[in-house]
Amino acid sequence: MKIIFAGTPDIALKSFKYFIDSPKYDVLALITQKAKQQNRGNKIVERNITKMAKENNITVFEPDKISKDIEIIEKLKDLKPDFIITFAFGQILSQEIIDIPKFGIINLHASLLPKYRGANPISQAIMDGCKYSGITTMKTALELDAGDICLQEKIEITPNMNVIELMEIISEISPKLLDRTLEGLYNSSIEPIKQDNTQATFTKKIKKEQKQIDWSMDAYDLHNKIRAMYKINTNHTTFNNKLIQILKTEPLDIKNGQIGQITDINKDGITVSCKQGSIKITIVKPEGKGEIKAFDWANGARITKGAFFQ
RNA sequence: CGCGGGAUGGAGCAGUCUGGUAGCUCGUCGGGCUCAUAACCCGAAGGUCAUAGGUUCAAAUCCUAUUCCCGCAA
Repeated sequence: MKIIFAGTPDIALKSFKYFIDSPKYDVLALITQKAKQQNRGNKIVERNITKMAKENNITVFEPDKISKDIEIIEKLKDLKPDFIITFAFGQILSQEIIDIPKFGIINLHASLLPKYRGANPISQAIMDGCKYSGITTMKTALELDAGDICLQEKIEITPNMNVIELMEIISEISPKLLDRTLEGLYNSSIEPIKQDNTQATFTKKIKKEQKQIDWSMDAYDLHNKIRAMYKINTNHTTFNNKLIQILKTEPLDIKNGQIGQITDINKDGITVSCKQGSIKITIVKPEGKGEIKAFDWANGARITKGAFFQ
């Protein structure tokens, strides 16, 4: 099968590799977002997926807007792919592109559609405290994440799982589901099923203001928020006018102080009261420092019981 | 050359401005107290102060260069 792979962040890396390594598939090209991501010192960092493509001598297309890039569209047509796979690609496709591959465009979306359509289904599911999420393969249609469903796989979200851990599971199980989907469509053993649009829900992008921790939330909601934004949009609070990122927490039912007050410090972490219940902070990252245990930070920063986070 | 913070025993930090004996909270090890302990008491080990030069009678501290780590902004 001749395929073109479209994906950008590392979550798609294992799937891309799977198709490169599998003798069943011939990967004709990679489409990805331009490496405009810049770091400290304004250095341009090449994406891992671009690197992998180059190492395997696979053509890389980096359109600004693929639907408006006539040149690339023509090249894609010339390649005559059987499938185009999109996985966290990040651009919207036009009907002209959808019509290119013989068997259509297959998208992998990280939720159990029709729930959580949109930009960040993974974080949103955790933030909402869902016990389950999953991945869905579908035939791409014009409307966002509304295509006919091919296959789904459920994933359990454990109470302390963070977004990075969930992403790892997704990246781990995705290649197989994509493989089964293409195989099934190729030999007509899969009949895609229409989505029930009345059940659809949509995710919202995370805004910068949400990074500030609001201690007047309930402990479980706050805990969900922190693990949903872990390392992607890490939450922070301030202590002595210094930013402190909160990386790992545990929710507790008991509450012994006022909102934002530190009620206990021990080896396991720092306990802070919320609106209802409290949060035990276990891993933090102070401004300009690396990740450290909350207890170690408390040692060096001379934090005492009764102090407040802002 | 986008802005900024940092590197000091095993961990987290202070000390740097104003050069003059290596300090704090923990951890580790040994001993004591205790029915017992993660608690308490006593004691010990452990650091070329990121690297390389320079200034000085004397550098963690001042000057110059380099490396590594991190936050913000995009």
